[in-house]
Amino acid sequence: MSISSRFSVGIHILTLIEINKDGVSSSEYLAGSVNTNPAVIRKIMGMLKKAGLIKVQPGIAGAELAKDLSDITLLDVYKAVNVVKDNELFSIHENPNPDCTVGRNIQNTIEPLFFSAQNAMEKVLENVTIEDVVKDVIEKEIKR
Amino acid sequence: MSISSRFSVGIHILTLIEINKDGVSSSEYLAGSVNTNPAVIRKIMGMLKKAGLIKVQPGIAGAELAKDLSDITLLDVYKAVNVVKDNELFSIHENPNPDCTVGRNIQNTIEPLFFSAQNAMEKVLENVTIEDVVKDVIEKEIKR
DNA sequence: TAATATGTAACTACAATGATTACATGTAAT
DNA sequence: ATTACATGTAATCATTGTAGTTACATATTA
Repeated sequence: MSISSRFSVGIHILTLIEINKDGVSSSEYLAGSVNTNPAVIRKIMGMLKKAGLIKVQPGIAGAELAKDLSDITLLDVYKAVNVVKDNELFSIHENPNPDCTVGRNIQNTIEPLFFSAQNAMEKVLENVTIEDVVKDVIEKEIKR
Repeated sequence: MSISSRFSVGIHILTLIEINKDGVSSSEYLAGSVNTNPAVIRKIMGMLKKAGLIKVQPGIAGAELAKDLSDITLLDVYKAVNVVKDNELFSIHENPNPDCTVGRNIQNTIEPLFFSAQNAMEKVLENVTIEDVVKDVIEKEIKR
């Protein structure tokens, strides 16, 4: 199991749109940097657009950020690209035996534990913005 | 994407072995409570055994906990049943374009962020033991 | 040796991922 | 208006993981 790379690609796209803000970030251009097919990029762009993170228009080349850099968290991207359904990072087996003490209580016991673990993870994502990512990419670039 | 229910089934198994400690927890018995096939249970039992969490022997019916209740954390179970590879909860797209500023730095920027998010989640699992789960199941049972 | 349990391998159905192709739709320049 | 080009989206495919099922070898005990 692994969370889809749509998430990391989404971060890549937003970061590149910012760094290339004086140029035109078409799906083909972005695909060239991510190194995948433009249709894959367009699909993810569609999700980012739906979530209000970028502005794109049919027929017009290029995408722009729809919000301030510092106002887009990794959690926003994570939710936008739909890699994990709400509160379903962990799946719990269904239909345990109601005639057994453990069977009839285990789901209610486990569920809040899983929620809080998932929540701790998402809180970390919420505390990082695309601005942080852009700055780090630039910093790493300078140190080369 | 969702983390395999092997994890929740593993917790169920350990909890039931404890609560049924005066009885015999065979794979068939456990399967009856989880409500799945005994072979599925045996496969997971094999993983729990390999991780040193339970004792099972071929030919001998029943499983026992190999460690103290309070000494088995949910993180132990999570690692035992192999639902997420080490530091690979999030997958990062491979082969971004090295001729692009973002392409050649994004992986190194994203990786530590993903690690810390995954780590925050695992820390929560580390702070819950099977003893906590057993107690909660019993408590919920009493309140019925 | 008969009965029973664990350990495994093989096979199936199903779902998600990521890539690819194709094409409809929308925009702008000539 | 027609051409050129970009986005939006559907269909298809190979690959992988999950969960269940069957079957059987191996091990233990009565």
